Order: sequence, then C-alpha cells, then structure tokens
Amino acid sequence: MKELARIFRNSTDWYKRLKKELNPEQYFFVTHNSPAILGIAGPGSGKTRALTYRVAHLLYENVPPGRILLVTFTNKAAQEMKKRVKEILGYLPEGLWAGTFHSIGARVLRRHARLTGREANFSILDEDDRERMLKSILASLIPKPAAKEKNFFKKGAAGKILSLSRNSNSPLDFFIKENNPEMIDYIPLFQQLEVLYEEKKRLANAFDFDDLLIQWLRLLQENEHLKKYYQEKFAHILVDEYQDTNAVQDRLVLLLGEKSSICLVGDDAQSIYSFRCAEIGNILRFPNHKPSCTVIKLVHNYRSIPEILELANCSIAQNKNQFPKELYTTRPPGQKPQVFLARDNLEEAHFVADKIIELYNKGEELSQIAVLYRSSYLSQELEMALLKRAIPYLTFGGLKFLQRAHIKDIIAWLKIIENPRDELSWQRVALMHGGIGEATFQEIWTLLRPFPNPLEAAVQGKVSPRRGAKGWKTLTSTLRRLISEGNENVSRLIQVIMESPYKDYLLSKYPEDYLERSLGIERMAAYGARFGSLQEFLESLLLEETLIIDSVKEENPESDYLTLSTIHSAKGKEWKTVFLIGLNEGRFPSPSGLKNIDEERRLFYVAVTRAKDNLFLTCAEEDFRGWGSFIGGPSVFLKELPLHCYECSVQMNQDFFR
DNA sequence: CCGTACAATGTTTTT
DNA sequence: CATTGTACGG
Repeated sequence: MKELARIFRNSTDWYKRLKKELNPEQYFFVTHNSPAILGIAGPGSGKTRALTYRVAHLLYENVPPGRILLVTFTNKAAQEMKKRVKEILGYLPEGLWAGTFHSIGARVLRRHARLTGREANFSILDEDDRERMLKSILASLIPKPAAKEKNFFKKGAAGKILSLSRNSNSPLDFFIKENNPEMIDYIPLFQQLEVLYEEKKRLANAFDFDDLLIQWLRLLQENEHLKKYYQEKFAHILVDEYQDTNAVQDRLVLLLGEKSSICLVGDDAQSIYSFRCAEIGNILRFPNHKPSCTVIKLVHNYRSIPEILELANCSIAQNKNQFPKELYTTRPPGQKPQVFLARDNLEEAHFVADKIIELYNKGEELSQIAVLYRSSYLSQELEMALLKRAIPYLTFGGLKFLQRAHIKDIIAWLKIIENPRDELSWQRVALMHGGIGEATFQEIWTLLRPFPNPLEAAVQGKVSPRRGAKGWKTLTSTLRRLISEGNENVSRLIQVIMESPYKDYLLSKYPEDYLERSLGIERMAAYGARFGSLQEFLESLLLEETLIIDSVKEENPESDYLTLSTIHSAKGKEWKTVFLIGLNEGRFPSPSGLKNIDEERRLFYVAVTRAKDNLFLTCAEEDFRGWGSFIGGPSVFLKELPLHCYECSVQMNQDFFR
C-alpha cells in the first residue's frame, strides 16, 4: 500500500485531487508546510475535514503514523477521522496517536506509571469517586464539622475548587484568593486536604480525570529524557477545538511541540467549556508563542442555508468580546427558522413530536433530525411524547449511564479485579453485603491493605474480619469465581457477577425496575465483548461514554433513530433538521450561567449552527419542568433577535417580545 | 455497629 | 422527585 502511495507521489495526482476536493483556504491549510498553523474556522466550514486531509497528506508524504499526534474533542471523533483517512488513502494509518487529551494522557501514564508512583493498571476515578474520597478525608480532618464549615463543604464544593485550581494550573492558595475570597481562612485546610487526597490516590493506585492531564505534564517536566523522547517522537501535533483547551492542555501542546509542527483549529465563537477552565485566550495567544505561525481563516459555511446563518450571525454579534468573522454560504435560500411559542412545555413537547412525525411522513430520516436543549432535564416531557408516538430515539449527554447505581456496582467489581488496591471499589462492593457497614469495611481494609495484592489475600482466606463474616464469605467466593475467568473476556466476567448473589441483592434493592436495570447490565456486557482486556473496557467506559450508545446503533444498524442531545454533546455534529427546545427565561440561558451570558450565547450559536436546512426554536410560556412551574416568557436569545431572522409559526401574544 | 424510616435538600454543561 | 443525610431501634 505504501508503495502505491510512493508511485502516486511522483505524479501530481494527489495534489490535483486535493485541489479538486478542497477550497483554496482548505487546500492551503492542508498542504502548507510550517512549524505552526492556526485555523480559525467557523461552524460548518469543514475544519474537521481539513484536519483529516492534513493527516492524510502527512501520511502521504511518508510521515510515519507513530510520529503524528492527533488530539480531538472526543474519542469518537478520533475514530471517525481515522476511518476517513483510511478512505482517502486506501490504507489504515496504524500507530497514529489519536484521541482526547485525557485518553492520550492515560496512555502515556500507563507507559511510565512507575515514575508517578503508580502501577500500569491504575484505576481512573470519576467525579463521584473523587467526592467520596474527599469526603472521607474531610471527615478525618474535621471530626464534628461546625455548622459553618458544613455549609462550605457541601455538594462537592471542596472538590470543585481543588479541581478548578488544578485545571487552571494555579496554586491552591492563589486560586482561592482570586476566585473564592470567602474561603481564605480555609486555605490551610484545603492544602492539607490536597496533600491527603494525593496520598490516598497514590495508595489506591488511582488517578482522577485531572491527573491524566496534570501528571502527564509533570512527567514531561520532571523527566528530561521523556520530554526529549516525546518531543522527538511527535513531529506533527494536530489539535481540534482548541478554543476549549485549559491551561494544562495548552502547556502540554506547547511543551510537546517545542520542536515539532503544530497545527491547531478552533473557533472562539464556539467556546463553551469555560466551566472546565477552558480559556479562549489559549487559541488567541498561540501566534505569540509561535511567531512563525500562519493564521488561516475558514469562513465559507457549507452546512446551513443563508437564513439559518443569518440568525446565527445576528445572535453572536451581540457578544462584545468576539472576533468578527464574516461567515458566508453559497447555498441557495431555504425556509426561515421557525419560532414556536407554546402555552406550556407539554404543548411544546407535543408540537415537536408531531412535527417530527410530519417530517418523517414526508420521507425525512429520523437520523437526520435532532432535538437539542440546554440541560438534560429539559427533555423529559419530550421523551414521553416520543414514547407515545413510538418514535425511536437515542439520548446523548445528561443522565449518565455510568452514574446509575447498578452500573457502578458492576464497575466496582471489575475494578477490584483489575486494580486490587482500589479502595473505593472494595468499599462499594463490601457494603452491598449484609452485615458489612462502613466500620466493618474499615476493619477489613486495614487487614487487607498491607498485602501486596489484597485480592489474592482475600480469596485465599488470609483475612477474616471479626464482624460481617457471612457477607465476607459470600464476597470472597464471588471474587474467586471472577478471578478464575481471567482478565480477557469482559462479557463473561459480567455474566459471572450476574450469576452470583449480587443478582439477588439487585433484585431486593430494586424490585420495581430490576428488569430494566439488568437489561442495562446486559447491554454493558454486550458492549464489553468488543474489548480484549478489562483495562481497555474500563478505560473506554470512563473516558468515552457515548461509545456505548453507538453500540446500540451497531446492534440494529438498519434502525433509524432520532437524536436527543444536550448542546454540549452536539458539538461538531450536524443534522438536516434541528429543534432547539426550552428557549424560555429560567431555562436557557440557565440561571447558573447568567454570570457568563456571553458563553450562554455562544452555546445558542453552537446549537443553531448544527442545522443544515430546517431550524425550529421552541419556547414554553409556562414551564413545569423541574420543581414547580415557572413563568418566564421567551428567552432573551429570542427577544434580542431582529424580527427578520425568523417566522413565528403560531400567532401568540406578541407582547412577549417587547 | 447495621439497617431502616423519615427529613432535607438541591438542578447546567463533560473528560 | 430522587438522591443523600440524620435519628433511632434492633
């Protein structure tokens, strides 16, 4: 195959092909040979396409795949790009490093785990794990928390501060002084908390999400030879959605790319992750770091009809700190975006569902339609309306599959097998056995922890707690059966758990919806079948949850599904028809987002620019979602739009708009 | 010390 | 409304 590429190279066919398939800016972006390229690209301008072609181009130029680092926003995007590259070049780029910052961080850290005080099989902690760990530490620091302190440390406030300070790469004391001045008195406490948290994670052979970035960076900063190795290795670094990187990610890119060619794309108008410490400044400052940087603007929108683009442009123009971009489209005019004002959210749901039926009857595929919303709970009535009409749909974002108790149970069992030092998983599993509570678990753990392999010790009966002996016996015998299955067949492992007394526990705990839950576990087992090892499975589960939804699609490839998604999860995607629901005050902009209204507006911008041909904006005058009704009227994002931008399909009280 | 019955409480967005 | 905290009896 490579031979073929070489033969082609001698001809001008490749460049001819690129010229044919790309517009002049894209062509330049793909072929330009420079140590630094920055693509500022509007929505629908084919930036992902350009990035894909650039990867293909590099491979065509005989850059070894292993020397290319491609960072995308989701792992799925990385997979799609690889697939596209294969289609373009005719061979699979094996050895290409592609994925999210977090997944690549995990990969690097597993390689050099010893240097960070971990083993290669370290666990990855999600946010719940982090909170549980911090809570237990706090309990030991403040035995009887005073009422004041209690308020401060509720609902994971401490964990959030810790995480934010780490992601913005600023020391804890500095961060608190800047952002949480009311907590200044607690700085020593926070610092103590941080130290103990780090220690606890190390003992559990675990990293949290933030560690995957921070420890990766630290690894490079503290080990000169590794820094050199990776700087040499990655001759080309390409990053998508750069506007959503945080300080740590920015440093990583600049450090890794000191001697390589860096190619970034992004759009400051689509930055929607500041809650995760994303800084638009990273993309804007990039040319300062790399003076030789070439900036290319991709402003030709291929996606949307002019009417939709006009609405998007009018909306984003209200943001003050925005780099003006003249997005244009050459698509012929179509239908103006439709605004629908419903009396309440029930009417809104039925309007959307009926409209979808109407489109479907006209021959539109459900997979070409999406319903988007600001917050996941806004989809509830709609889901009921869809169920009533038997419209199949898939939801993205929101209520996490992974966060459901029974799924977490299974994961805890598996994590013990994979990483026997994972205290949190031991705890979770132990507590579901009768007679074992918090205190008994502590006793068990102090007995278990000294063993180099607590799992082995447990199943060999080297530990016998004074209390909860019966539950402990059940637990260890299940573990024994799990171990005998080995680490490769994930589906089988899950099956073994479901054949163990855990099944009875599940049944007794959830008599109402046991069936649904066990079905969820079955789906998880089916998803696990594609992985060759437990480690890969767990990592995929934690680092890329949407994949499990796709596995449903693969099971029924012929089926046609409607998409329901949060706006955040819809990033980078497009549909022929888009409904944006819940466009009323109190919902979107979200009350918690009011302090950063510009970002909420960018979110609105992202939402409307997902649509190619049809855009429906709906609003419920009275909204019963969540707790209690809420009368807010149309969202400011509707009210501020010039009237020429849309049509109001149902005549309603126009006073709302003034 | 465990488990249960009841009260309180709190909603963005994601790797 | 559904999860999480607290109070008490076994």
